[in-house]
Formats: sequence, C-alpha cells, structure tokens
Amino acid sequence: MHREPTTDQATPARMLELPTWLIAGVSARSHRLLSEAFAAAGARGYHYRLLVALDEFGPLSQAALAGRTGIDRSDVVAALNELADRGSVERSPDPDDRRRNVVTITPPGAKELRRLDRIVSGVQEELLEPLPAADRAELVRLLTRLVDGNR
Amino acid sequence: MHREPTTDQATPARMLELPTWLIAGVSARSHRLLSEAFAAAGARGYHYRLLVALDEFGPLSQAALAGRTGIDRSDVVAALNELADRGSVERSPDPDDRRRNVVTITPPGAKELRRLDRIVSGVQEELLEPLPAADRAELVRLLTRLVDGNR
DNA sequence: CGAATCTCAGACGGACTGAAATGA
DNA sequence: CTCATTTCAGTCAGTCTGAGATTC
Repeated sequence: MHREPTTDQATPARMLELPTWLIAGVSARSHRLLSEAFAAAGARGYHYRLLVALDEFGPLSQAALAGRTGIDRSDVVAALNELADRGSVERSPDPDDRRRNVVTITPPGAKELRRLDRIVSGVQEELLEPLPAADRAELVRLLTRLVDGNR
Repeated sequence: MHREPTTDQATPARMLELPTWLIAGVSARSHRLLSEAFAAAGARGYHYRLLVALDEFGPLSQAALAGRTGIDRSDVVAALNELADRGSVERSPDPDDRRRNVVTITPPGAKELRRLDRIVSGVQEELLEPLPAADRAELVRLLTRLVDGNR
C-alpha cells in the first residue's frame, strides 16, 4: 500500500510525475474511500464483490465464487458466513452434484446489493470529483487500456 | 491489494468500468512490475525512495527520512542497514544533536541511484506501453488532479 | 523532569497453503 | 477407492506498536 508522507513534508519532486507513483497514490485514496464507505454502511468490499458475482452469474459454488471474484477460497467462506447471517445469501446442496453447496442471492440480498451499488457509485463520484465529465470518460478509457498491459 | 480472478473467468461486467476497480487493477500491475524490476536488480522500492530523498534534500535524520518518504520509522532503520552494508549511505552522529544519526548519500550511493533511476524509467515505459505519448501526458495530468482529492 | 531519536523484538491484520472432513 | 468441494488451522510477508537506551 502507498503511504503518504506523515506530515505535510514535500515528496521528492522526482516522484511526483512518475505514473507508477501517481497510480499508487490514487489507488490508496480510492481504497480508503471504499473501505470507509463500506464500513460506515456496515459492510465490506468482499460482500459487494460476492453479491455482484451472484447477481450477474446466478447461483455459484463457493469455488466458482472464489474464481469469479478473485477472493481467496478460504476468505470466501468467512464472507459468505457473514452474508448468510444477514439473510443476503443462502447455501443449499446442488441437486446435480450433492457434494457442492450452491450459493444463491436472496431477495433481501438483492436489495442489499442495490444499497451497496449506491454506495459504490457515491465513491466513484467522490474519487472523480476534481474532474469534469469529459475527463472522467477519458480517464476510464486510458485506464482500461493499461489494466492488463498488452494482453 | 487487487486480486485478479484466478483463471480467465470473466470479471462481473458491472465492475469493469468502475474507476475504483480500474485504478486497483493498474496499481496492482504497476506494483508487480516495480517489485520484479527492483528484485531483478537486487534492490527494493524502499532503497530507491530513500536514496531519492537523500539526493533531493541532502543529508537527513532518520526521522526526517521517515517523514519525507512515508516509510515507517522502523522500516527506515532496516532499509538503511541494507544501504549502509553496500556503502550507498553513511550514518554519522549529528554534531548539533547527538540523539540523531545524520544519513548521507555516498558517491557509490549516487551511482546506485542513477542505476535505479534507469530501472524505474524502464518500468514507466513498460506500464504505459499501450498508450501513445499524448495519452501518457494526459493520463499524468488526470491522475495528478485526483491524487490528493480536492486539497 | 518531559520530549525526541534510534533501534529492536514482538504484535498485528490480510492473504495464502495444506490437509482433514464431507459426500458422491 | 477416487475425486471435487468445503472448511479450518497454520503460515507467511509486510507493516506497525511499544519499550529501552540515549540525548536534549
């Protein structure tokens, strides 16, 4: 994680224009805004990512959820326990392969997802606040081309 | 840290255009490229940041280095030990305040810094490779405006 | 005395690994 | 018995905290 100088001491000028430095700074800010917004809403980023995957791809096994979200399989277990406690998801045996738990988003879970969607949108707005709309679209375009390198 | 889906399973479409998601992805890639490049050169990012600060601001106490670089005070100690072992920096007691070690970059350290500078430049090039020059400048402009929010 | 500095050992939360338990 | 999956305990790397020694 990117760490800002503790006080307001100047960062070395040489680094201020390095794309890698700027990216790390914006990423740290983005991560902070997201964490704080989720925490204030009594949720975590993992919950959002899991609910999105379930909403978009339908019921999935826990292993498939780990694959879709990039969350470690063992952390998926913990986050699903929390979501199940709140009734946002249900685990049930897969009728086709009863070794599996199939995880399904519940109607209250779908409602929770819409709530988290609004929170995430709010954070996008907050992060991009310094930029006019045209610049925001341009930024998305540029980042999209960088995100996977040349693949 | 940003984690990509393990296999090449699709990421939920809803996230692919989120600026916060794109930033996290580019940041993960940037961090990976930097770590690998430093490791291949037998160095670490902390070494670079410390040497840059010393080069730019002149001799500094360890506490001041922690403030300038944003590196934790106790990690500064460890990284300086490594730099001192290689002769890149020297510690000497501050005559004005004997609680302090004043850290100075040595001529071999300055040479090492130039070597690391070339490595860092190479990573910028690698990261931005998908973009033409005009887009690179635009990206730097946009990121600079985001990096500290509205402050 | 309280405050600042350097240094170390230990702690801490986040993420990953290995393997036991479960069921087909 | 084998295979995929779920689950948990343990590990690991990175970072931070607390405390001792020293000096102001």
